[in-house]
Amino acid sequence: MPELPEVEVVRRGLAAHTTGATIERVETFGHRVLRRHLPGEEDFAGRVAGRRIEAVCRRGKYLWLDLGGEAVLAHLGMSGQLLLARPGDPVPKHLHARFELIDASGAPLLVHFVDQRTFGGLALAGVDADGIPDPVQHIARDPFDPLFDAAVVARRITSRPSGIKRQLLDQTIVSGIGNIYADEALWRAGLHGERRGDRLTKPAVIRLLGHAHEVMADALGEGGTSFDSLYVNVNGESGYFERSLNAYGREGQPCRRCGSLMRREHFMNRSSFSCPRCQPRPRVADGQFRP
DNA sequence: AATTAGCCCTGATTGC
DNA sequence: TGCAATCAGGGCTAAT
Repeated sequence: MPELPEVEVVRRGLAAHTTGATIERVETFGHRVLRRHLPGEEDFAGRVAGRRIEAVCRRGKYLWLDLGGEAVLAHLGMSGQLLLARPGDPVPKHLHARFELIDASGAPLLVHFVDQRTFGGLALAGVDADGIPDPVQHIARDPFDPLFDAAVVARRITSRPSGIKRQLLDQTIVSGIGNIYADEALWRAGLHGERRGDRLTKPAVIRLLGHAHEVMADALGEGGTSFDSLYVNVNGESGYFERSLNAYGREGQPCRRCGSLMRREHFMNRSSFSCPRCQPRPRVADGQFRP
């Protein structure tokens, strides 16, 4: 996280302010931010300077500035932010990169990449004929993609014995879903995350994917989820979807559907929140038994 | 081939 | 009060 809705909030903000802008100069701070740009910071700065931002794009949780033939690729990791600023504004804490732009109206504009935990990063990458950057090739289409095909994804999910939450979080199966929205989609669908994919029907998985799409669309409508004030739009503002969460973080609170007390389980080194009544555990857990 | 452990990192929170 | 342990966890890599 930030997951798809939070990244889309950022994409929209960047698109509104930087489409058609020219990158005059870029400065990076520290070695972490460009660790995936193997040629290094001088190469990055040299190749980005003077380029025009044609569009701002996203797939799953990846975001990129389309420079025409190449892209400045960004991943926010757990705590990354892209913030707009004006020259003279105070320097934010945990600043890892600063893009100096001249926007489409000719005004100077700064884009700051801020990241407390430094799991995020930037890179300059080539793109394919569809404009998808090379490092994003292995990322599956997300539910917001016009070419996302729920039937195809459901066929794949129902062909595997892996647990359904594991598969929802697998960005090579469907992208954009992280721990929060996986739990929310499973709650809406009334499924426990350890239900095996191959023991669910295809229509049930298609419904689950529909719930995932719907809950992320709802969150986007609220400006995203602001769980720990690290998820903000390009103006540093938080969204309001946290109020609407039905599962994530609600351990011990009554299920909003049946009133049972929500439980918390540890799974894949992270917390899973679910309703013990609406989302009963499978009798045989994922992977424990194979006929 | 699929799955899992380990790693990266800082700040808020909890425990002694 | 102070210090240490714990937790948050996406995505990649190495190991199984």
